[in-house]
Formats: sequence, structure tokens, C-alpha cells
Amino acid sequence: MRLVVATCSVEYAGRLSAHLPSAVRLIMLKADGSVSVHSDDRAYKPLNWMTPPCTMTESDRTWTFANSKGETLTITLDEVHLDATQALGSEPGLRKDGVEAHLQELLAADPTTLEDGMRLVKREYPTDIGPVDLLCRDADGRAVAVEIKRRGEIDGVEQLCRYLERLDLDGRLRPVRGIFAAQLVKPQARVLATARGIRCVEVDYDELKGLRADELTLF
Amino acid sequence: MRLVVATCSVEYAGRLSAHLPSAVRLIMLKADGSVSVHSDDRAYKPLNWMTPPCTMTESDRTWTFANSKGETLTITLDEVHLDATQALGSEPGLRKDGVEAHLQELLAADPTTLEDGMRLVKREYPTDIGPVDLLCRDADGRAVAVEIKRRGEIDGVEQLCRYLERLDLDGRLRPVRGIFAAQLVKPQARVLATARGIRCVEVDYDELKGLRADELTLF
DNA sequence: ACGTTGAGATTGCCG
DNA sequence: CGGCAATGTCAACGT
Repeated sequence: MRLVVATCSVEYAGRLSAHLPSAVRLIMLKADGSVSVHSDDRAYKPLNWMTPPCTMTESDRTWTFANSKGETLTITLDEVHLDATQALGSEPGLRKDGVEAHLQELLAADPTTLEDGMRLVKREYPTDIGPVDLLCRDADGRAVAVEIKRRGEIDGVEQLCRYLERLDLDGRLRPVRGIFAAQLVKPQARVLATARGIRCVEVDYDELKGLRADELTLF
Repeated sequence: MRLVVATCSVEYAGRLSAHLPSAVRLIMLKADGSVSVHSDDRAYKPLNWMTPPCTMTESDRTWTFANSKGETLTITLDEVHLDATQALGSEPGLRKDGVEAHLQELLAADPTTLEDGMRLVKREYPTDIGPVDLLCRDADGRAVAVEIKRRGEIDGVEQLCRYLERLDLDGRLRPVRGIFAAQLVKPQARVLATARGIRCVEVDYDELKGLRADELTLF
């Protein structure tokens, strides 16, 4: 990565045209071939940029970046205040533990959020077509399979149905009903679920986090 | 702006949780109070960031950024390779000549989109109160002034009226009529324009681009 | 390759 | 202040 702080003006001509009058800015040249121009505001957003692949041509005090679509970014350097090149090496990768996993954790910790009297039997309860998010017993002791999604769409309902079909083969569980839990249940998914006798529960993630936090503070 | 290149690991806990194992990265601290962590790829996008307002607490080798929503970004510095602070001063501002300029270009290239038989006389035709976007001649050879906006609102109609007033003073052009072209003409603007004998034309930007592309492929 | 969809989206506008 | 739409949206995923 090369970091250049310079007094510069910038032109972008592409899907739109943009002009930046001369001022001191950071020019970030990454190993991936991209360039971005940052001011001291706008948080993480650059004023202008060019994504790879683009070719850089350097002539006198002007850097021009062009891509195959004919878009160009032209930086005219008036004065360079810093020019540092640093080898960063490869990025080991960003691990995102998304909302779905966290939702499962929270609902497993307190299944009564789904329904009064609900008790957890097991998280990731295995079937021969994959694990069910939660297996519970309701207030009457009947088995309930819970599928958890961040966004509840048709696919998720189908998935839950397949699990229910498998679980129903187990005499110790039968009859098993289903609950489809999501932060947001799409109308189409709700229709399908209801038609198949599956209850939909919309869970408020922030509220759930709040509840857990409250409970934790009690102890 | 402060630029730190360091071997570091990063944790983000907020709307989602994310973890970055130790590696060499750029940490950009802006004067606006924001922080962003960049790898040598992903073009202009940071791996993690925190937008202002957020408070930074520094303890030993750990920087923690927190905002009022309880989101936190934690950076643990293992080794610092570069630490440069640069005063950038204020950003004079980005000028975007977006869709409006492009619309003008496209309509100038083919004024028949506005009206059958229309021919371009000049783009940015000067008057003593500013340039008219397009000056044309219609099928009957009469002068037509065109004002182009992305969103057609009352101001734009007023602007066009002022131009018409000036142009009508020119014996070689008189009488000049007006066309108000926009991607979207607001009802109030349409009422005013119609009342003043100005025709409104809504132009489909994508269609226009498509047409031009089609025409270009013919040659 | 192309279309669809989500994003820690952000940003500006309108009601 | 809250909802809606545009963004040089970008990026991931499925067909």
C-alpha cells in the first residue's frame, strides 16, 4: 500500500463528472490496483476512487487512472507532503458472526420469547438432512422444531418443512409442529407457513438483546 | 488525519460481530472523529470502521471506539510500522456534475427526443443572466430554449422564464418558446410551466442512454 | 455471464 | 423527525 498526502486537484469522468479543487488530501493506492482520495471528513468514504482493474499512467505531476469502461480519474499533484509505501501482506479474512447465529443463541437462552412455557431440548438438533436450529417442548410437552432466520423467506419455510417431515418419523417426538422465527417474515413466507400449520414469530433483535442484558444484570 | 500501519487484530461488536485476526493493516483516524481499518484489497472499502460521533479510549496497546448505540470497535496493536499525522485542512467541496450534465449531453446529441424535427443550435447558449442549457430550432424553424433538470421543480421553470425573457429581446430569435425537460416534473412545476406556455417533457435517462448506445452501434 | 438481493449500507429529500 | 428513494451504490449468491 502506498499512502500519499498531497495538495492536489482531482477530476473524475465516468458515470458522472466530478471536480475537486486543489486541497490537501490523502491518496491511497492499494496493492489490488485501486486508488481512493480521502479528505479529513466523510468518515470511511472517499471523495473519489477507482476500482480495479484500472491502469495508472504517471506523467509529470499528473496521475491518471482509467478502466475499460472509459472512466477516468485524474489527480494533479501540486505538492507532496508524505509519500510512504508499506507492505501489508495478505488479509487473513474477515469473520462475520452474523445476526442469525446470535439470534439462535438468544432464543436458545430463553425460548419463552417464542411461546409461553417453551423449554429447550437441544440446539442444532441433528436430522439426517441437517441440524434443526432449535428443538423444544411446549407447555404441554409436545415437540416443537424452530427454524431461525434473520429474514424469513420462502426457502426457510421449505427448510423447516423438510425437518418436520424427518422429525415426524421419530416416534419419541411425533407429532412435531414448527415455529418459523425471524426478525422479519416476508408476506409470501408467512402465507406458506400459515398454510402448512407453521406459526411465524417475528423477534425483535435489539429487544431480545436488551432482555438478555436485563436478565444478566439481575445476577 | 493520522495514518497508522500496524500489525493488529480487530473486534467489532454492534449490529453484527466481526473479528479480524492479527495482520498488517492501515488504521485511518480522521479529524471528523471516524476510524477505519483497511487491508490491501477491497478497493476503497474498509474492513471495519466507526462513524462519528464516537469516543476513543486508549489503554496500553488497545484502542476502543464506542458510540452512543453501544457499538464498539476494538483494535489491538501488536506492532506499529508507521504512525504519521498530517494536517489536511478543510475540504473545499466536491462538485458533482451528475445526471443533469449527462442529460444535457444526451439531449444535445439528439434533440428529436424532445420534439420531432428539433435541431440543436447551441449548448450553453449565453445570455447576460447566464447560459441556457440548449438553444434549438423546431421543425418550423422557430427558436426553442430548453432547460434541463434532474428533478423539475418550480425554481427551474422560473429560471427558464427569465432566459426566455432575455432571449425574446433578440430580434433574430423572437419569438422564443420554452421546453422544460426533466427526469421527473413535479406537479406544481408542471402547472406553472403550462400556465406560462412552456411544454414539459419527462425524459427517461436510461432509455436515452440506451438510444444513444443503439445509434452508436449503427455506425 | 447475468439477475437478484442484502448492506453495520449511506445520504439526501420530502412530508 | 421518520419514511422513501438514489447511490459512480458494491458484493455475494444463485441460475
